[in-house]
Amino acid sequence: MAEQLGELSRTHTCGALRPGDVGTEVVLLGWVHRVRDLGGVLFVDVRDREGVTQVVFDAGAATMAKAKRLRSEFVVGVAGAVRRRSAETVNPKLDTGEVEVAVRELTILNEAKTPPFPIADDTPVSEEVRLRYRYLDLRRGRLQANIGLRHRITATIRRYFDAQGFWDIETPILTKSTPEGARDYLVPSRVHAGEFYALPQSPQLFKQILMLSGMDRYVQICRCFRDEDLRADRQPEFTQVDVEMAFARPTTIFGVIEPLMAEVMSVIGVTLARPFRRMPYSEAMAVYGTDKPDLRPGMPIQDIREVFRASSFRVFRDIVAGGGTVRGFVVPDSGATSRSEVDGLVDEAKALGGSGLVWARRGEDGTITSSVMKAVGEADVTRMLDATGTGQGQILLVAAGEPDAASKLLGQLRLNIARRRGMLKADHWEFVWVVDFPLLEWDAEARRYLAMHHPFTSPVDEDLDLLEREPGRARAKAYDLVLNGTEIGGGSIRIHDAGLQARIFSLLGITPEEASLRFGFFLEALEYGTPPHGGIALGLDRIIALLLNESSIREVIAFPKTAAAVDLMAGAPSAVDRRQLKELHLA
RNA sequence: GGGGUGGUAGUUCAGUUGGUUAGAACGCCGGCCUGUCACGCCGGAGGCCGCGGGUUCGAGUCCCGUCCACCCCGCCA
Repeated sequence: MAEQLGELSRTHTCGALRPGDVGTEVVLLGWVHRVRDLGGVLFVDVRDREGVTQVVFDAGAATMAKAKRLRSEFVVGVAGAVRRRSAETVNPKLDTGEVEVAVRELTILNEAKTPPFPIADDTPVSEEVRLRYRYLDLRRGRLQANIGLRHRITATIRRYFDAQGFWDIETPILTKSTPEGARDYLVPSRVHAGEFYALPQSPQLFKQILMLSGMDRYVQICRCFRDEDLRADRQPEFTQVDVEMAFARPTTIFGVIEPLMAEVMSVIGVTLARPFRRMPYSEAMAVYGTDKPDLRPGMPIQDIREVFRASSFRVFRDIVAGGGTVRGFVVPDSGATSRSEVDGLVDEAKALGGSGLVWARRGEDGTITSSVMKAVGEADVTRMLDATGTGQGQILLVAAGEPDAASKLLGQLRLNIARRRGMLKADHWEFVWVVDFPLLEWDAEARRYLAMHHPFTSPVDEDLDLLEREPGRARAKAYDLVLNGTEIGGGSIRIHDAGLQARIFSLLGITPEEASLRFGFFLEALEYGTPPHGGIALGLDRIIALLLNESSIREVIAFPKTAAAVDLMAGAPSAVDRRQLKELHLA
């Protein structure tokens, strides 16, 4: 039977008591973590958010009979005196392990069904069960710690932006669908038959409008919604730290975000070196085979076309002559790599869709071997090893063909090798700004250009005259922030000039009529004195997952959804009443 | 949309070439126990083998379909 709280007031949390409190009368409120019933004497670990404290029911205690009823996860209040534990019974694993509470009065505030999985230890439980009983999973140490850190990070972020003069401004959740980019979540209007609101993919247009409204510096920790297929690092709703600044150029944004990240990292006791490295998109693609390079393992991809320009190896010579590439990277300390492991890499390359992987190695004794020794000849194999600085005991992995495809393949292999060899150290933090993204990308299927970032992204000044001549070569004032191979943010300087915006729309094949239909309110607003402005959005869930070394953002979201976008606890989505559908003009 | 891994007790798992009564650990319930802290000891209960078909004398095991969870590709301006 549950008892009332009455006048019972907590004096300390379950993580607070120390030897200095010995002798004081305290009241603890919390959950029964574990019971150890020794017959005569009975120990209970009482748990709350802050920790665990052992309370004791001594032999002959008036409350003993009641204490015998206690089971895991009962909610209790205990009143009693703090006493020091004898030297042999101190528990060094608990912060409160030097003391215990001798219970004088026990209140059972609530009973509890036996939980489907243990709360008191962090033994693994299937994610399906954890998500079904998320409220219990949230009681366990892992999520308590994760959600706690998340709070400290968001508190740090808010404090930082306030100190920098940013205003936190809310933007609409019910907004207008703009069918560029990701699929929208739609909300039917009851008042307007057949019309819909969309949930924001991001507050992009609103934050830009706030700049022309003179708000100068905007920040919002806001939920965004995208109806796309999910991944370990993608949920249908996720949280962005959304930032926009008037009169900004890229370095203005970097100058705000780098100290922010330093503050964030300091929460977990890490000091960051600044400024962060900056790398053009073209370099990231060429040297790491990705637009989000993980700089921890080294092993840059090198261009070795020169070796084959006049080689007798026709396959590579023809590829180079035809505008293709030959690239490779050196795996250090691979002397121990067995022949079967090397063959495994060749298979792996095939599985990744590569046309082929060539290897060459210099043995510990200097002996040179290669998968193409016969075809290429020892002289060119040696030149290849020399050109890439492949030392004794090292192996060079080479791919040839179309430049992007070859680099992407090598980039994937590089990461797989790094992962297997433990070269991705969880306590190394490699930040890099990837800059100078292409403004546009060619959509071969639709036979037209698409905005790589979004259609409001400003081109780089020097490339303005490329827009009509060679649009594919124009670079954007866009940047991504990458941490350890994860994109944790992206942004751009925006177009603030209606004329330039019109040119971009025309490049994207958007007619003035279409543009006005989709973003008319925004384009009209631009005409009333828009300052140059730009911003960034940081992926808060991803940042926190990285800090905690969690491989899925579900571990840092209190109530996440499954890969099929289902909330297993609440049971969403669900069918609705026919009457509701009728009101919404959907039935 | 495509590919992969898994689904057996409340939980985490084992389960032989298809063969008799489907096991273990933890948890749970009962008993004993005065210094435990993953307390210990003794005893007990607990199963739609994800679901639906099929093959077979016989299916947890083989085949087909389907659902769920996770990972990856496509997708995510």
